[in-house]
Amino acid sequence: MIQEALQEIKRGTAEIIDDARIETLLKAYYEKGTNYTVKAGFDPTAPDLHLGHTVLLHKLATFQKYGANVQFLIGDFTAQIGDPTGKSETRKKLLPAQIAQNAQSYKDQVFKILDPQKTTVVFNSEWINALGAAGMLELTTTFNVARMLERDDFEKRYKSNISISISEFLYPLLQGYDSVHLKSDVEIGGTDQKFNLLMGRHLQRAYEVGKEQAVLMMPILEGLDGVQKMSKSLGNYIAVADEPNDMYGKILSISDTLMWRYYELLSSKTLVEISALRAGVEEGTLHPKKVKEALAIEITERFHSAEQAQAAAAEFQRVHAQSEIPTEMEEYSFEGPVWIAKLLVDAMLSPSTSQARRDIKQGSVKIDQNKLSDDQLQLEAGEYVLQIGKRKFARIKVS
RNA sequence: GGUGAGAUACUCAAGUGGCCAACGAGGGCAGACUGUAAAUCUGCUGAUUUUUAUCUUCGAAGGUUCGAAUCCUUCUCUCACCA
Repeated sequence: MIQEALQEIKRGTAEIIDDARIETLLKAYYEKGTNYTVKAGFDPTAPDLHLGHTVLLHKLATFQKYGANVQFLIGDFTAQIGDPTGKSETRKKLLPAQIAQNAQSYKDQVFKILDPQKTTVVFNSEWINALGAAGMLELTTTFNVARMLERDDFEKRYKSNISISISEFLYPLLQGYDSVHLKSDVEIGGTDQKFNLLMGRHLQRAYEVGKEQAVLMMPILEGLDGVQKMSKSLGNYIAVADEPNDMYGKILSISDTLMWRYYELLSSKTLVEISALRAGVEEGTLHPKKVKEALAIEITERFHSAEQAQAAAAEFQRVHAQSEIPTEMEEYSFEGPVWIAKLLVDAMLSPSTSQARRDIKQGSVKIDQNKLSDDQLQLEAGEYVLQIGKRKFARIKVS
């Protein structure tokens, strides 16, 4: 039992520090029913989550399954500093109203994965503000500059003479202090958070909390292309808020290799179930597409509902396997007669008339399922379904 | 502060007076084949109903020239070496 829990917890992780401690916590849970706490920090900005973010949430949910209470920390104080990780721009201070709104938006999205009964949402401004100047000073005495500079990006910036603000030194300290205040047993984060996560251990020792948190780091999830990390700016993401049809379709379009990765990091299936699927595919008794469909349904269901997921699957089947037109699509009305290329642009199917004409010449534009070859076509009054490629549709009314 | 090299489309990268909307590669889009997978093959990839044309684009602004990504001047930025 403990072994199984441990395996699920270790699943997909990039690195674990002090896994003996995690084992101890699990043992205590199974033998005495003692709960423990797992902390994870989130930025109060950008509550626009995609599946990459949910990898962490998922791990939290796994912990909940095995006896953990989750401390869902919203870093409203630390956000004012701006984590020096990566791009270092001083952040705008968020208004309390905005933070509250973002926090709410987090809750809406996050509880699709986390168990609200076992989750406490906390804001770190609460105890950091209470720390006061004296407390802050005390905090800074626990660490020294030389060790702070060991942090990768500090070191790089220091060596290449890029400025490091003193306030940035406070970021890891404060994040670590959060663990002191919350007396966390485990903290999880991305691999890029290693230094900050370890700071929690250091400070818990310095403040004599009586324990040192175990640290668990999750890898960065690859985006739809399977190579680069999932991110909004790269456009290779699946948003938590995506429509069921989009979500389903996007998952089905990932490669077979990437599918296993998504299974590992995103699915609620157990490792045993997953290796059974994998074996089935390798032996040829199971079609990889079936396996991918199951994943698409599972994920779509999680963020929407079972009915919506089934509907998305049925719709997908209709549109792509039987090449029928989708049941729902954008509708536009125009005064006719209209030149087809212009229409494609106005219906948001094409970025420019030049592109539209190229697409027509290549035979990727269809009107009412019929391939169009004449790029000079003028559409007379009537209703049409326009299509570019396999994915872009629009219903057009010309009057 | 000094010297040298450089800045070209989404990215890398060729091009050193007209044949340049600009080689090539990657990426992206589309077509064939498929399972909206992978691999492979093919086409496209600044804009515009003047489409064997026109307009805008090669860090910025001026200039030379019939003609400039390419030559000249100034400026901005990046890198390398020296101090």
